[in-house]
Amino acid sequence: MRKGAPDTAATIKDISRCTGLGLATISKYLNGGNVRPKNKLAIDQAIADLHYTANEIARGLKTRRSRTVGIVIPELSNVFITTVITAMEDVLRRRGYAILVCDCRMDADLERQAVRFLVNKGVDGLISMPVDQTGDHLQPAWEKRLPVVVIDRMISKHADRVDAVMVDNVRATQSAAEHLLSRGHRAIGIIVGARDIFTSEQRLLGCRQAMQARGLTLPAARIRYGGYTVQGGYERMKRLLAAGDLTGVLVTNYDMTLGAMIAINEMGVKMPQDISFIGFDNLQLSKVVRPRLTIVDQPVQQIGMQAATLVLARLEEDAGAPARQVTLQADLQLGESVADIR
Amino acid sequence: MRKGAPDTAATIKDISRCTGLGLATISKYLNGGNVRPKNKLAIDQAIADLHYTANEIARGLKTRRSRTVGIVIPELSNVFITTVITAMEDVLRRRGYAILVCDCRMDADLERQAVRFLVNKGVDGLISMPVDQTGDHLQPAWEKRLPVVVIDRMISKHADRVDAVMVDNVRATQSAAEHLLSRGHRAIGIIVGARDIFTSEQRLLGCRQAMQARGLTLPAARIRYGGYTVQGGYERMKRLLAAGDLTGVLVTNYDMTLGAMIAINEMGVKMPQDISFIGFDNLQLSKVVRPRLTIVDQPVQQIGMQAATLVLARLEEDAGAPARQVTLQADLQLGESVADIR
DNA sequence: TCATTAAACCGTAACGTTTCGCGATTGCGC
DNA sequence: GCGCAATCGCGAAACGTTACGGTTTAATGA
Repeated sequence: MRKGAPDTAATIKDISRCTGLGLATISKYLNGGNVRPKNKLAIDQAIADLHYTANEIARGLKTRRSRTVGIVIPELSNVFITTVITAMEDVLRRRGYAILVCDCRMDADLERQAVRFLVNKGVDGLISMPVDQTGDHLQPAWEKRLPVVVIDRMISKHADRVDAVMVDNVRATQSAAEHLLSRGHRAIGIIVGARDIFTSEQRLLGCRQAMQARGLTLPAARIRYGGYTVQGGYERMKRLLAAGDLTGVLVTNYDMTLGAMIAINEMGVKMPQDISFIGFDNLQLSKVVRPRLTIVDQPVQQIGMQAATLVLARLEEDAGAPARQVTLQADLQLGESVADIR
Repeated sequence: MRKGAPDTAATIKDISRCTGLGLATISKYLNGGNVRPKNKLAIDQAIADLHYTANEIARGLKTRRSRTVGIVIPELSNVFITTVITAMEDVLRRRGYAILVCDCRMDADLERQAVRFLVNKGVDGLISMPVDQTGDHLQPAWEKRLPVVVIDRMISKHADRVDAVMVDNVRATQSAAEHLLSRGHRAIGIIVGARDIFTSEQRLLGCRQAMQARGLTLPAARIRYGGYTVQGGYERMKRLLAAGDLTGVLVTNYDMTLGAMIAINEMGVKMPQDISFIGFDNLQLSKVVRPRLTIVDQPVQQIGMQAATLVLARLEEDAGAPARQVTLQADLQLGESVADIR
């Protein structure tokens, strides 16, 4: 029993005809302007009668804004990233912005295309977790003077042109490593993501610094690159365990943490008796595992919220402000996966 | 060293002025029409010189299409869903469509809002993995005669109005259960997601049918609802194991599979000697775990690609065709987590 | 009651594109 | 070189909205 919906949606013009008021008045009212009480009533009435909703596209043409933010990420199937996106979406949607998501599959070419694509689609701003860490892929956005926020990884060129939300990865792994050290561990291994990735290098650096502070070094054999995958974490952990000389290990993302734990279980190595373990991300997992995992907990939601807030600020407030950079601290969540061997 | 980019982007009008041709000609050429070779050259030249790109918003206003597809999902932080989305995005972007993603956090009210929001944003079509399984939330899309594709879960009302991509969940769990039965298992437990969710009920049904076919029943005590979470899978598995009378168990999504495996490891139960196990989704995990897991492998990429293809077909071809429904078969991937106890 | 003033209102011109129908051009065959 | 179809090109009118500036209305105070 559908109402005889007209084939074409009601426009502001219909409202005008229906209320006898001028276009401009309706428009002004719709945008928060004042009209006489009885006209307000009439307009509201007409809107209800005609099921009017503003045509965002037409509005966009006139105002040159689409109320849309583009998001470019290296891959979608990754809890860290999706949690960040969910938090961003939450903030943005509340303010009337939709998100256009592009997964560039960790490919710098696709990333460049994605940015171009989104800019063509008319997004008002861009949030990028960059694969191309020079930042060159953002060129099209700059040409159109669109605000850009980069998250998680800093870009090397033009860093002054973007707002940024980072995690203090150096400090994060530093305190994780220091935690192991303070419990008497000296033979420590680390599994990081990939060479040349900003966060990986930072995490490695933090670990190194903690050890250097105590006059220790981190030999190359104890640094493994797991490529951010479960598989990678699994294999690298096996190798590290095979060497048989470690008392502690630090694994620096969620997927690899998962893989490493599987390797540990499988080899019958007891945690924390035989090996002490610090993982990364995903509180949920660590709650479920026994012994409860000690993990570096990145403020994932915060990253998303901050990024969204920064882009909104550019969009609706101080478009011309100097670049802002927010650095968030990760939190070392103590579990029972680290033994005190002093 | 930036070129003196004009403050406002080049329009078709600039091309017109620059080539001396009329607006209509440029537009036609841009949309694949024929123009005289020398004009073609001139236009291409001008486009290059002025860095012209069509304003999709203005185009959208005129053509009433935004080349944009809305996607509404219950949650983003879920490998199944993100893999589906990635596949959809791949197909859609290739054809010039961007995706607007809304996560409704498994909340029917938010879902309703999300649909309305996206329809207001002017999406050309909608892909929904419904929380509200009546399908009522899709009303706004219908009012605007937008094509809708539902995935993974069927809606109960108006099912003839939507295209659909489903997995044959009955058959999937049926053959998984049958696999256990054929290896001599009789005491089988199952962990499903939640009551009233279409796929959960289908999966339960499949398991039941397999047992009934052999004159067995599935007692309520061996059916557990894990709420799709790692935590849930972990707890429910512990309970099932505590009863101590099972020889086989079937866990029906990825997160719960992960949780269940952690529970098994932790309780020192040997797999498959003490318990046979069939998990769900995520080939990657199963490859990494020893013994290799036997799992039900849903054609996740296929779901995404098919959904995208269906919506594209409506959009660019046979808008008025009768509703299509695609059912895909899951695949039982044999590992070594099921013991033959005959 | 009337001037004064502030608030409300409105007509019109954009925004950048597509579309329509008709007039202009082209190239072909003779 | 001519005539005739095709083909190509063009002007103008949309699409639904907002923005500008001027005009009307209502409210106030003497």
